[in-house]
Amino acid sequence: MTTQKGAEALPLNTIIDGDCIEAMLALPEASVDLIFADPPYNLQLKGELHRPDNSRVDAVDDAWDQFSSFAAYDRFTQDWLKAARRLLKPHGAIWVIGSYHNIFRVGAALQDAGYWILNDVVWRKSNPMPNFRGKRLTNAHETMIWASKSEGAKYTFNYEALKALNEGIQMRSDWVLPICSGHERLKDAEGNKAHPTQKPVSLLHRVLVGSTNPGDVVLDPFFGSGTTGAVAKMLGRHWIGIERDASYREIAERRLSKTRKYDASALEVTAGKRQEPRIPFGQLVERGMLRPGEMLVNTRGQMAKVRADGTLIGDDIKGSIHQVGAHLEGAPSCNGWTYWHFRRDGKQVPIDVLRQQVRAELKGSRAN
Amino acid sequence: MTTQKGAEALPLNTIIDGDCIEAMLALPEASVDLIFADPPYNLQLKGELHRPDNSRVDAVDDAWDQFSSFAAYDRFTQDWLKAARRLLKPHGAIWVIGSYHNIFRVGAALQDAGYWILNDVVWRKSNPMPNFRGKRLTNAHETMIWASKSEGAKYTFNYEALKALNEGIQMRSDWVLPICSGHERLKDAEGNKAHPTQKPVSLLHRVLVGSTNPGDVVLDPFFGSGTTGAVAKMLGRHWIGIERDASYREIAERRLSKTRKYDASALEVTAGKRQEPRIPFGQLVERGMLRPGEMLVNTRGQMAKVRADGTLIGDDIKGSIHQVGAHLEGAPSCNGWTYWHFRRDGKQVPIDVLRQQVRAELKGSRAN
DNA sequence: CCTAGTGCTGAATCATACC
DNA sequence: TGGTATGATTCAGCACTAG
Repeated sequence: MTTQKGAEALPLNTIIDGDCIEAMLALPEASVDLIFADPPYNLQLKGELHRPDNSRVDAVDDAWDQFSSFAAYDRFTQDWLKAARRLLKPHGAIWVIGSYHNIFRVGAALQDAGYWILNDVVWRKSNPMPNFRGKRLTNAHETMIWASKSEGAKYTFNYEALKALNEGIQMRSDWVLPICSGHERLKDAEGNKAHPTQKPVSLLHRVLVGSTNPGDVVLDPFFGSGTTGAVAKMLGRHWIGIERDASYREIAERRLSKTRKYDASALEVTAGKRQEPRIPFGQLVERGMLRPGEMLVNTRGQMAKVRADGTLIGDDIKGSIHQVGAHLEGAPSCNGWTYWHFRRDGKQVPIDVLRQQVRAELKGSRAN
Repeated sequence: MTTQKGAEALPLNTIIDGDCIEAMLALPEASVDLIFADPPYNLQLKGELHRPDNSRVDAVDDAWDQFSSFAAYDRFTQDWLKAARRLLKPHGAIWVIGSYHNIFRVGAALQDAGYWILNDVVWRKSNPMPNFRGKRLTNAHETMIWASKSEGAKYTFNYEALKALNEGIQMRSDWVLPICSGHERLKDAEGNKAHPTQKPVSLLHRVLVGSTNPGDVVLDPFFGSGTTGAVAKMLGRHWIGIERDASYREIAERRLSKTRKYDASALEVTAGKRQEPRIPFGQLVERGMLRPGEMLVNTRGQMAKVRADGTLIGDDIKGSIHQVGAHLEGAPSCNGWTYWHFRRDGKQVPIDVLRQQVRAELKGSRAN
């Protein structure tokens, strides 16, 4: 283990009370191996939102997420990124997580500050909140940026460890992980969530296994509920948190005091179940395996036409392959995959053959 | 079909030869429904960039040169985004695709130009190129940004069609689609790929089905191999391409001349209830489908009486079917059509059934 | 003990036609 | 133009209860 200049002043494995920029300026330069940052997203939410069942969505409307303008947010971002870069060892690296509200500004600021982007990594949420009003796509992912201190700088990357985490296949830039919920989600005395945006252990586990080594110093300038610290401690890394909110510090302190090194129990979440991926019929149309306008036929010779959105239209019914099949049979349900056939080389082939082709392709690129 | 100001000058379904910014400035403003853009992002590579004064950038690891490179790319991005925004109709929208090299700068520039981000969408490649040296994560995705012309502006979103494409489940912001390869990949005379970054048809299919309607005008200012035009033509949308490279124009021309539109009935897409004509509840009373004095009941057995003017009166409240329902539920809103039931043949039937009868009648009379 | 069913929740930029 | 009234809209996972 190397001795580093000023390292004796590093308050290892503690939570610093204060503003993240001031606190970082007070720490010795070039002393940290990895920074993981979950800054405010600047969501800019306006009114209230209700689910179709009329329950109210508990939005992130905390004061710490409010900025007067993009310019103000940019200034804040530039300032903390600069202070963070000063703290990094020459071979250190940074991860920043965000959503479309802020991540583009953060990414540009990272590049402008001299960091060198190594990957952008997409956290694909297996259970995101739907878009209740049907006005946009389900916002089902967040974006992380992984960057080294400067172009050409060395950085830690445990390729084999991540490959092993991924069942022997090279780890990709998209990670499918569930959001933090259930028992993992910290609650306050009243049973409400203790922090509005607690990150899952599984996410930090993958970050720290992939880009740090045991004994490294990991800093989180927006410590919040302390997931970064907890995972660092479990994995035998040193950690430093900065948090200005007393109630967040309190729950993080309690959490860290109960966390044990190599406590793998919280990781069971990561080992997600693996099942046959669901292939929507529409994907066959998008991929050109079936053309809009093409006719499908059942075993009795009845026909239906494929539409551009992956629905079928028959004589007096339109809907999914299953719905139209059920209607023609007068049955409550129908497996459209085996019911419908298309013509190829003069023969009738069930469309399920096409689904299997897609599955085979996906299997080749499995992972996650 | 509506006549639009300056539309006679729109060169529909052609490829414009020239620089994208100049070409866009020459087109009539507010004339385009959708822009799909796949801008170049190799400008920051060594030797291809010029400083503002047009002197060449060579030492890329020099901090100033790096900044200069980004600045030049930013200026280029701002310029074409501004020209593009001028072309958009007030309810138009834009899609931009990129990778971590450029997408953060593009996203920030979009926001700064006044566009309003609706979603960022991750194209998750099912068969990406692996990272051969094992130095980083497999770069397995690209990012698209979907934005309206300004905050609060309307935009086209075919929610039900995308939901149908995804077999009845709301479409998410992460799309798993294969890269363009095999027969779909255009080859030149020597059998080499004709364009380095040809986008797959499946990607554009989803974009155009989701955010345009038949007859819309779709512009691609970086036309390349012409995937945008080809899919637009297949889907019965008008298209305009801008491309300055003669060899790309040539392969795109050939491609478009061979592309055929799907038949019209296949282009019809699942529509939502919002498209249905509005039926005032009072009309059911006028038509004698419900009698004044008749009692409606909710699922909890609570009753309200129908009045001659189409309002309801309950124990302590009178008003519309929606208002009385919301009051009884203590909810911010209520859909009275599904909330209230009437008795027919001893069974409780939602009044929405009556509305559907009226709509069916209207549809029949309109056809005559 | 297991299974089925209910209820709750998650970083959300989540209306629009009509008068 | 703004104010008002209509009425459309959700997926996965976990905790808990009932049987």
